Amino acid sequence: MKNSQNLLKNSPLKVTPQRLEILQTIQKNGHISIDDLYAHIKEKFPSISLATVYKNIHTLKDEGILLEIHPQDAKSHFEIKKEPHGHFICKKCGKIYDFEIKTSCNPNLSEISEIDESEVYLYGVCKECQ
Amino acid sequence: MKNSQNLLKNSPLKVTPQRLEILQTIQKNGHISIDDLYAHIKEKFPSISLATVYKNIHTLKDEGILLEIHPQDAKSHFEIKKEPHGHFICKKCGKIYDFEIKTSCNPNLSEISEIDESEVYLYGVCKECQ
DNA sequence: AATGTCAAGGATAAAAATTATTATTTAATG
DNA sequence: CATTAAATAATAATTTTTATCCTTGACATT
Repeated sequence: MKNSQNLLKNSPLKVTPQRLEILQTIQKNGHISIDDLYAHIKEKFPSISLATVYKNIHTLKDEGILLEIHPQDAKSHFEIKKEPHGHFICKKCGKIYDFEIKTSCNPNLSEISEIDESEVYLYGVCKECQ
Repeated sequence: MKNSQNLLKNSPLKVTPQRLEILQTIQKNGHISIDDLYAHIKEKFPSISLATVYKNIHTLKDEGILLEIHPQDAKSHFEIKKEPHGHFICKKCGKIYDFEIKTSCNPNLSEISEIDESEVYLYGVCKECQ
């Protein structure tokens, strides 16, 4: 688990307390929505602006530090970018779980085009909610 | 390819000209955003309200007639629900292509939970744009 | 065909979400 | 520490989506 400071140091972005807190909050939660992120950050930086959160999220996304997740029936969530993986989303509690994708058996997709990125979402009810 | 009228007749929803036009437009385009849909519909029904389009899209989605697609960096698109399949999204022209998912080789995912639904997105540059 | 009922449409307002603007502050650099 | 570019906060503006209210239309039954 890379620490937040290095993520920023290895980018052209400046290291600011707000950014560190944003990254640490995301890292701690795994995946988080803008709203929840804002609520958390506000505890430490009561004066932070929602616009700052939005701007930073997008800046960090553009830098390839963050990744956006689009669950059905929920707002976008964000996570620290790491190895490619899938997301399982619980329809009851909304929790998002990562899972490994075994690429050992590739369906023949390359005929369509070169693939740069991929997203895989699975939906169901997680063990805790069953 | 089911016709739009039957899709509605097999649901508790009433068959209205606006709904037929919405479904036919989606069917003709394969995948479409709310904006584009609204623009198309307006040609035939100049008086239609954007709110009506929103309302119908969500009603049809709730009935399981439509499916929402969430491309990275683009607004939601909608399609007629059919057999499960993946989506390839061209990063240049934004066009969305369907592709078949071969389920013959299943990675061991069931340990997480029962899977109800899934979404698979691939991103790259399509042949036309290369 | 006429009628009654309930859902759907249109217009608009309201709410929610996102982005833009500007002045001020702060991080990084020499 | 002084300079410069970038980030923040505050606010306004814009965009997107949903809710409300009233009218109209679909459709089953007569």
